[in-house]
Amino acid sequence: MAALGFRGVYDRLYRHYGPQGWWPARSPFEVMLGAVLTQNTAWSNVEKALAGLENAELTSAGAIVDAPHDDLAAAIRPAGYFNVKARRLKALCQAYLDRGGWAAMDRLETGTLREVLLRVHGVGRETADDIVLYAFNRPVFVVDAYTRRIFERLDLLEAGMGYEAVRARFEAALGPDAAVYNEYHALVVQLGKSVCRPRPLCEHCCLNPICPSARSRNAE
DNA sequence: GCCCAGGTGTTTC
DNA sequence: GAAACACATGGG
Repeated sequence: MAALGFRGVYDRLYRHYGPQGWWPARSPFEVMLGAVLTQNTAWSNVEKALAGLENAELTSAGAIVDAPHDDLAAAIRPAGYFNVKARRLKALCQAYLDRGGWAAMDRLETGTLREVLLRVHGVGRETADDIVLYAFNRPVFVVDAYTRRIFERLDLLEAGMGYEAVRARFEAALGPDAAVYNEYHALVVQLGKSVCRPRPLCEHCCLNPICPSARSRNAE
């Protein structure tokens, strides 16, 4: 049987898990906050941190920029790395204000928007792309640790590829489609959370619909 | 108690 | 540039 391609994996994941309806946030601005808070952190902890911001009435860029560091750090404590992330949130909110807020930023061309975000201290490629895709609905594919792990196993990516090379591979295979990128990344996270740990083999993974070891079983 | 989580920046070869 | 390290809480 032919190996699954990027589109085939997407179709199979979508059939298996259904639409994910990401990003879990009530506003584009909250997407931005969550994108920083979730860095190397489980989403359940991010939810607690977002609630902490609400309780502390730190829900606007202005309030976050003006808040004392210790207050902000205390509010987001459950998300971990709270000192680091407090600084990063302030930097992102400052840039957000400097750029005139969401509507003004939405007038930027996608590449420019991405560069603007990447210049913010604490916003790396994945965080920037989370924001560009999920807060601005632009067709930029988000690459995370799960993406590499899973697609290297599927022999659709080579080990050691850089972030931009992986992103380019997905975008070339799928064409520019923000709606597909939106679901795809969410589906990859869903799959990655349930199976496919780095070292252990595939016992679980073999039960799963796109596992390479299960390909013959799942041949279509 | 140990491992891991929807990374990023800094330091050091 | 690539590898090693710091940053920290909460759930399994």
